[in-house]
Amino acid sequence: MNTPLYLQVADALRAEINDRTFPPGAGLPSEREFMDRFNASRNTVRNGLKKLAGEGLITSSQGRSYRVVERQVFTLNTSRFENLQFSNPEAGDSYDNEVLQAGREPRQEFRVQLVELPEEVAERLGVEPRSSAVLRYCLRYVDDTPWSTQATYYPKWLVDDHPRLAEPRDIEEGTTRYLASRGIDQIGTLNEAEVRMPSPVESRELDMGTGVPVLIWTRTAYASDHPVRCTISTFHGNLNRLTWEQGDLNALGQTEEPLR
Amino acid sequence: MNTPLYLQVADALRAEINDRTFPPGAGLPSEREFMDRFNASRNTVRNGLKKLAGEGLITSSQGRSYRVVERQVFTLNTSRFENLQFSNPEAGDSYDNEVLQAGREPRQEFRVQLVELPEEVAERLGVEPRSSAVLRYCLRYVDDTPWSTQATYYPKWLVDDHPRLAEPRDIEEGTTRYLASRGIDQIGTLNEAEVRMPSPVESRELDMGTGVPVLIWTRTAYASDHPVRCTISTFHGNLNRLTWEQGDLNALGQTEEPLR
DNA sequence: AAGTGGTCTAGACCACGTA
DNA sequence: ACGTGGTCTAGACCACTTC
Repeated sequence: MNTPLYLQVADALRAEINDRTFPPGAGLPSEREFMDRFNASRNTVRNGLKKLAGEGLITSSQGRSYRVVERQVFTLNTSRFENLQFSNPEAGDSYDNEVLQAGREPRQEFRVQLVELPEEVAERLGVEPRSSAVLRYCLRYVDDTPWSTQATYYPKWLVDDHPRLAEPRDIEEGTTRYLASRGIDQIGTLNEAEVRMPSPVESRELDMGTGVPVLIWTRTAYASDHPVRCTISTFHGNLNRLTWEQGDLNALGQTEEPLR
Repeated sequence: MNTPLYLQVADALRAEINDRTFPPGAGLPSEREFMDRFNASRNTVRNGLKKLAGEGLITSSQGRSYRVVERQVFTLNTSRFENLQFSNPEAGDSYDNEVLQAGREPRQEFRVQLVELPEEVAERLGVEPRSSAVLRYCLRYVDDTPWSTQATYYPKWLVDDHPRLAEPRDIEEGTTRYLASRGIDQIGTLNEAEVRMPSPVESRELDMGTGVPVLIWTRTAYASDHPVRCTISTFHGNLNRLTWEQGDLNALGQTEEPLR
């Protein structure tokens, strides 16, 4: 059986993107030009282009021509990230530090909310589903591009004992150090990574085109034997990568640059 | 401005999927029925359905009705995974062990190839781009569903010294233990996680529908101060999750089940 | 003003799955 | 045989961007 016309369009164009006939960032011919080239109707051409958009290779927007997607990946070292949050003697946000170190400009929009715990979070925190909690949420930018979100949930029992967690502004020394100063030492975290397509809300918030997945990083932090917080970061999949070390790599220098 | 008709279709149906009017695995009404319900042409209805498919919420195939996607997540503990590979005294593949422990049936298709190193891999192994290497590749199934692929690259200098790496069959004690027995001790790994949409090849190999991303796990293993292998696992994004621990969680029991 | 992609229609025929 | 989704056409009008 012949391959459908719209797939021929997609395959041809995909090949041209891969061999850099159309390099990342480049504009593509218009739909009308593709109609001529492939002797196809406009909808058929659009169908092929939509296929490539679904693969995350091209984007489109009204009034402008299709463009080849550029991936520009920021690498976040999760081991260092958590360490900084606690052991770095100077104050300062660990996210800001990571971004500044990469020579980029960080910005954050921050808010605090009282919420009902989502089921997955309640499970990780070992409390009743739908019980209440404090959510400390921020939307993070790099060079004015929305980059990721971070949502940290603190269970009610913890907030009752340590009320500054509910304050609707930054805690200057950091929440982890604040809790440590009050006898709650976070001894380690359980980390999870998963992927999916963004919901429309996430898609709007992170300004994601079609065909761009999100990377979800979930950290459950423990104090002695019980969880004290659950942090869920949602990353624009074209812009982020997570790293961590296992075993004893201390002997090695920092061999990789943080931003590629 | 009014929201376009096809988005009204998508939004209405998305809401009905979220509130479990159509639970995971359920079949949906046909396109013709949606045409009546929304007073829309077939292409408009299809446009809305394609939107939801792009979000990974529904799938379609010729001859059958649209169905709501089921996510069934297998959790792979990367810390335990690497440890087993080395320290477990009984022989046996660490992947098989993980799957069997979850009460599922593993299967693998395996092959060995001589290849030119892809640029990203050469960089991680600290060798010249396009230099040659041995690739040990496998496609992994769980209960006969293609689940993930694993590609391990060994640089030529290492293979020359330890020729069994190039044998086109399983090394029974495991490659890591084979190398250890010859004085190459892997002291730790640098782990990376990223996400993207699958290429058509990956999509076919892992039997992925539209709107399903892949999770890429890259491990670079070091012996004393230099890398000796680079392993790239590609996971069906709807079926897999990675976990790892940071800090000292040894005191805690295994609180989470490996399969959800 | 001209060109681009976005939305929408009405109809046709095909390929696949199920009964 | 029938119902399903898959492919394709021809044409219309709109909204946005660029000049």
